[in-house]
Amino acid sequence: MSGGKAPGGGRGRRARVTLRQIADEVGTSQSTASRALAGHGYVAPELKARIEEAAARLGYVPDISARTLKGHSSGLIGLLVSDLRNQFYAQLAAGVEQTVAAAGHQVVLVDDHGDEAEAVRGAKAFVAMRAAGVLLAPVGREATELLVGHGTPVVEVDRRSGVRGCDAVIIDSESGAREAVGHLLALGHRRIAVVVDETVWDTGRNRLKGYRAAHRAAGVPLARRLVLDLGLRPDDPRRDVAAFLDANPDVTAVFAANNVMAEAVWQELKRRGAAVPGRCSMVSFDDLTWMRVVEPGLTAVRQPVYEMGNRAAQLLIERIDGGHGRAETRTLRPELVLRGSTAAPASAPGADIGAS
Amino acid sequence: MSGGKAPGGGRGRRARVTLRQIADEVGTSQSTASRALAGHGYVAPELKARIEEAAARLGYVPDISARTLKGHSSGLIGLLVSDLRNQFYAQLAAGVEQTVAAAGHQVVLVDDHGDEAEAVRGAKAFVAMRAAGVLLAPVGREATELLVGHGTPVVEVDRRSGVRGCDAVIIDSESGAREAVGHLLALGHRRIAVVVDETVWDTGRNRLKGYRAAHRAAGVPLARRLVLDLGLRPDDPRRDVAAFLDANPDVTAVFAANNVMAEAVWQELKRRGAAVPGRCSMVSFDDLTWMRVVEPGLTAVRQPVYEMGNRAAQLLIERIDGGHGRAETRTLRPELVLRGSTAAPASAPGADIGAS
DNA sequence: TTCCCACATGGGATCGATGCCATATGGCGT
DNA sequence: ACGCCATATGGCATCGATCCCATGTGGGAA
Repeated sequence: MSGGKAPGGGRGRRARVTLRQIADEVGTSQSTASRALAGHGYVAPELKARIEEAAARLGYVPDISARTLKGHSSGLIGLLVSDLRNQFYAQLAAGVEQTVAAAGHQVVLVDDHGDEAEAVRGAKAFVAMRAAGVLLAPVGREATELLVGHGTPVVEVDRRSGVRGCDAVIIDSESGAREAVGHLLALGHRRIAVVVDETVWDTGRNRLKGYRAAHRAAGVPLARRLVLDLGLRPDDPRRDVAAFLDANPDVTAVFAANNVMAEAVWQELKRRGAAVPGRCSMVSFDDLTWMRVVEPGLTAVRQPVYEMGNRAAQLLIERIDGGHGRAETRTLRPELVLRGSTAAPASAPGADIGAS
Repeated sequence: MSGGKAPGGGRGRRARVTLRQIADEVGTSQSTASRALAGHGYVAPELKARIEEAAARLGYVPDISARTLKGHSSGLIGLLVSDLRNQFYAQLAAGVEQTVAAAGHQVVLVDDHGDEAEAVRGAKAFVAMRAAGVLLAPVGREATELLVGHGTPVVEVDRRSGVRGCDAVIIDSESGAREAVGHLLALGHRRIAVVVDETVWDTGRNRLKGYRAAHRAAGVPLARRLVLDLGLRPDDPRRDVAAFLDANPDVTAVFAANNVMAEAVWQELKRRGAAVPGRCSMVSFDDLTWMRVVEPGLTAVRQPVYEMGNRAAQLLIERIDGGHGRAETRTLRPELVLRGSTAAPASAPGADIGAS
């Protein structure tokens, strides 16, 4: 509290402050200075106080690389996501950061843009920096395998690559999808489209599975033509949705498998002036800000994304300091939030949403 | 390719692979192995090939801490933002990450939640890890001073703390606000409210300044009662907006100084069934997804946030590898995007938006 | 008095990559 | 025959914190 000026005082300050300099300043050895500042072993209280004072006065900040080199692990935690511009991943990153920071570690962030080669490069960087652990939303097996092979603790988030030896925290896509589609079926819809952009990861696959399961449970036959799979990173999903609706003008409801698809569907329905839910109901998997702000609000499967980030980071940290039990997968339950975009289908059979 | 198996092969792999082991494997020295892999100095081509093969075969990944310890700087770049859950900062982070990754560095992400003490802790961590440079949206002077004092290159983003010796990339808040409010004035509005949540940083301050400048330019008198300042991190901004509208039922347009305020204003206008723009026009500073999705679309000042992240990272990297010129501030121009939420005020004088 | 132990401090090896410097060889010019 | 330089390789100090071990001191018990 008293004299502790802001270290550096804005001056040139070329010389880095090391333990050595603290020791010289006080007239003791590095060993003792180290013990004093670390709080281990014996140091006379008076000397310890002088060392701490000198450290504060000179603005000493220990060098993490030196510590890491000796101790075999930096405090850094890697986080690999697929698209930070997507609110989903941003929320996830925020949740992770919060827990990691609370535990006194830092997050190293890498965005692989859904590209496995970039993911592998990120994983290599994590190994190189001796990251204490890594959290990732896998885009393939390779990155996870590389990390696990190097003995780095890994927790997968949102999806699983299937690599053995790593924990995972995921959201139950199948039951969320089943509930959402079940809701539409219960309202009386019989021609429900599903729009996905990937079925290579277990998220997309399981949402599709849930869609089918709901149909089976309701005894409603499935039609392959009602499944619109745009493939990863489509150029202009809205246009694809438009073409699909032209080809299938009889659909009365759409289930969008993620927030990107939901936006495309919503925009296209608005563009062609199709009343929601009058002519066409819709449900989104993943609930973003805009979905509760638009008129009518979108019925959506809310995923506890931020919490998923918290939990995953928590699990990783437990694994890092000592947990050697079996790898486990924790599953979070999503929640269907009913809003205005879903209603019973129009009774008039002629009212379809095809192009004018 | 040929034999290059996935390193580690999933087995236990206890022993870390170091340069030493590569050297032993090939029957040469660390020095030579280092030169071979780094590409500096003399190494016989045949020997170099054998060393590279051994490195690949054993899955050698150089230890960054050792390199950092020797070289005085890690390749890490710190990024300090105020709230990752806010799309604005998420976009910013995405832009930064992209440029940083392209330059072969990594981003260390810290979210200070707008709290200066946390920002200082983050800054200390950056110094400790010998970050090559730091990007931050300042929440005070202290973090920047600490970093600059330790000789770490700093680029401030979105706001400036006023600390000398660091670059900055910002968006011209004042002119953006002037344009937005000028647009409302040109439409004939004379009682335009402005809603801000901070005037302590230069963003909020300059947006308010732009609001005033537009009024002066149009010769419209300012009324203090039309300025709603909620202060940082208000509990329930929507309620505050409601109280404000009750107290000032004669406003015909609202200028929201950022995306959080815009959401509160929008929600409240919708809640009380006030037609937009029929009874009340509105403009947002900052343009998010939902603003173009709602009906009618929100007129907004679009900020090139992602690009700001790119540019800031670019500037920092230039500064890191050698740029020793004077600190500079680059200013990006925002752009007013006209959508449906702004129109001429209702001619009927009695039509106000007070509580029912 | 002697021994032991708690207390206290310093010496120095260690982590792994880097890069300077010493050493060594062979070819070529004078 | 001598020297020089390009080529090639290894030895070793270095970066800074940590921690084991050696050393040293004083007090209390036997």
